Amino acid sequence: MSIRRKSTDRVNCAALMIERIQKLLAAALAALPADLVPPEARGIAIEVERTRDAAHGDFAANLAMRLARPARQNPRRLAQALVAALPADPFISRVEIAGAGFINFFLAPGTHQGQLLGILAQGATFGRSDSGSGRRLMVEFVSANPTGPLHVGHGRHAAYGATLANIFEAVGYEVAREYYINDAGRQMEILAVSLWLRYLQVCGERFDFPANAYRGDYIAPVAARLHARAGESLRHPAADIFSGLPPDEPQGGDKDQYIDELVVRARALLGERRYGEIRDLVLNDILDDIRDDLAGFGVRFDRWFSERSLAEDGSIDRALEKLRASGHAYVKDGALWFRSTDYGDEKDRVMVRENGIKTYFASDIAYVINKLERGFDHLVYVWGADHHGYITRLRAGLAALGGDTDRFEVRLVQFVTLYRGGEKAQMSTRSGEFITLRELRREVGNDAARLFYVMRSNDQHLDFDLELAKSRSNDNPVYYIQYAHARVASVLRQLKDRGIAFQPATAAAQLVPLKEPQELELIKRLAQFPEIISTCAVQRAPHALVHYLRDLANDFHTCYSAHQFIVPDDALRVARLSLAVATQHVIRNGLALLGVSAPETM
RNA sequence: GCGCCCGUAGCUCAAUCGGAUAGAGCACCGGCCUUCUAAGCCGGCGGUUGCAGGUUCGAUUCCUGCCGGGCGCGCCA
Repeated sequence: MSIRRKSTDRVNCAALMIERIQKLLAAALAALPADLVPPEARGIAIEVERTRDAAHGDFAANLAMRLARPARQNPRRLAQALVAALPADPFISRVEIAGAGFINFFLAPGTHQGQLLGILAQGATFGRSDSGSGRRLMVEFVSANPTGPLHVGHGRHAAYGATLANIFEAVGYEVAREYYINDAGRQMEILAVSLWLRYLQVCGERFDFPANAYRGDYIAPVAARLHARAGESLRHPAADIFSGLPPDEPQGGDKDQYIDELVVRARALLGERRYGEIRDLVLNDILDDIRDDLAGFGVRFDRWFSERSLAEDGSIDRALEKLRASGHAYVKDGALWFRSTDYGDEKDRVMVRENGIKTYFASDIAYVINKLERGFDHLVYVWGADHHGYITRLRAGLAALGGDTDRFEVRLVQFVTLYRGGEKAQMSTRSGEFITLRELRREVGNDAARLFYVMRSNDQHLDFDLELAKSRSNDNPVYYIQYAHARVASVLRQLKDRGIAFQPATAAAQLVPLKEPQELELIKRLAQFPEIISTCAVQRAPHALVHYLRDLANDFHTCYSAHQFIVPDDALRVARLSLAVATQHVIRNGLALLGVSAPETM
């Protein structure tokens, strides 16, 4: 749709209206005499925005105030001159000057009603746009280590990343959702040993469980299955396993050193093949659980990317070699370092440890290069706030390898604190005393969890109140929004029961009866939906969508309480029901982006 | 000590990335169901936006310095 369309065509998008007003103002500015506005002041950017207060009209411009200084004129006088020079426009019914020099534009009455037609015609696609113009974007999120089930913190990452991805898609990006599986490295070895030790306990061996091993309950069933499958074939006497090891932490030793040596011992006793089978058994078991959990949460991924594959196909070695060849890497104390200080990092970073084991940083560099090589125009990483120190070094690695750092973006998600009846519930991955995402979902339901997780800005700590999320009362925003949707469905059912035929309006004339203030407020709110989605995408801020839907539901409930939808007057009934149906479309579309259901009955 | 995030009504949070009289929900007080779902609506109460400066037509927003809270500063991930 172009701004040059005939004036009889409807304009149903605020962006177009803003563009239209900008052109009117540009024409007015050009028409002002030189003694009022000098040539050097004419290049000023013309800003038009939607007003916050209906008393200020529909759109406002601050041009006169911004012009006041360079033109050395009183802003209100400039505003008067601009308004006088403004060309007439059929969509604008009134222009006012207010405040310090704002120029306020009031849309012609029919314009609002006309916007409704667009919503009804577009239905499920209303709100979508193509501003992303098909650029390929990857959102990588959750990527929790597969060393245990997801906890409530991962849940926030999942909800935020999934919603953000949905929003990007809605504004026209081609979005890939990816989960990076840390299936290589030290934590995997520790996990494998943890399973083996649990298996040995099933066999009847007795020993102290290492301080740094994974001791969560979720390993027990895997150990039982391993025993059922392998019998005693993997059993070794505890004496053989633990003899000659350094002391563990409780004995005054180093728990990291202890577990590392235990890993070496396990590999030696079991052999690489059997050791690898044990490791993959527990890895796949946990991964299956994570996949199932996320799928149940309505969070899907296009690809589960294996870190191990980067080592196996030589990507990591290639990246390291490239860094070394270009002088960005050096050897010190037997380790290979990346000179990240050249790129603003506070210190250089190890990529290959003295013992030959590559750090996660090495694979992360290879991974970011891999992403760009796959042709993505932009990369969004969703990380926990505790990883913020990692941003600089990864960007540095990207820069050193010649990658475009403008394509690299990290969004941090702050921590979640659970409250249950005013009491904090804390979590820790190792202790076994944590609340899993699965438990949270079971307790409050997917809808409440998805919405509560993204209700707050991602860079704001989240207080997640389990009791509030569960409550079926008016202080719970989930039900408040869903209820508005269900109420429309209820009206339509009622209509059917009474045998009244209804087709949503297809011509602007049918919507003329909508004149009540509550109706007009609701229409204006509905028309804002595409802008809201666009803003959410630009600012990576899904919480704005939740607030919008809450406000929209409020407008609808207000309208519902003030006026009957099913009225005897045929023309009025069609108009009001069209409004209700449009509301239903927008709520449904909005909730779909959030991954929340839109129930027909409640 | 250095770095990142945050500080807004009694509580939990917004504020269209510099706009007009800083807004919602909860809590509290008072009204509204013989009418499409009261899981709702209407009204009231509630603020020196942590503090002090600066930038300008205009600051919750940007800059500086303090105060307070969270997180991070490893050959851990």
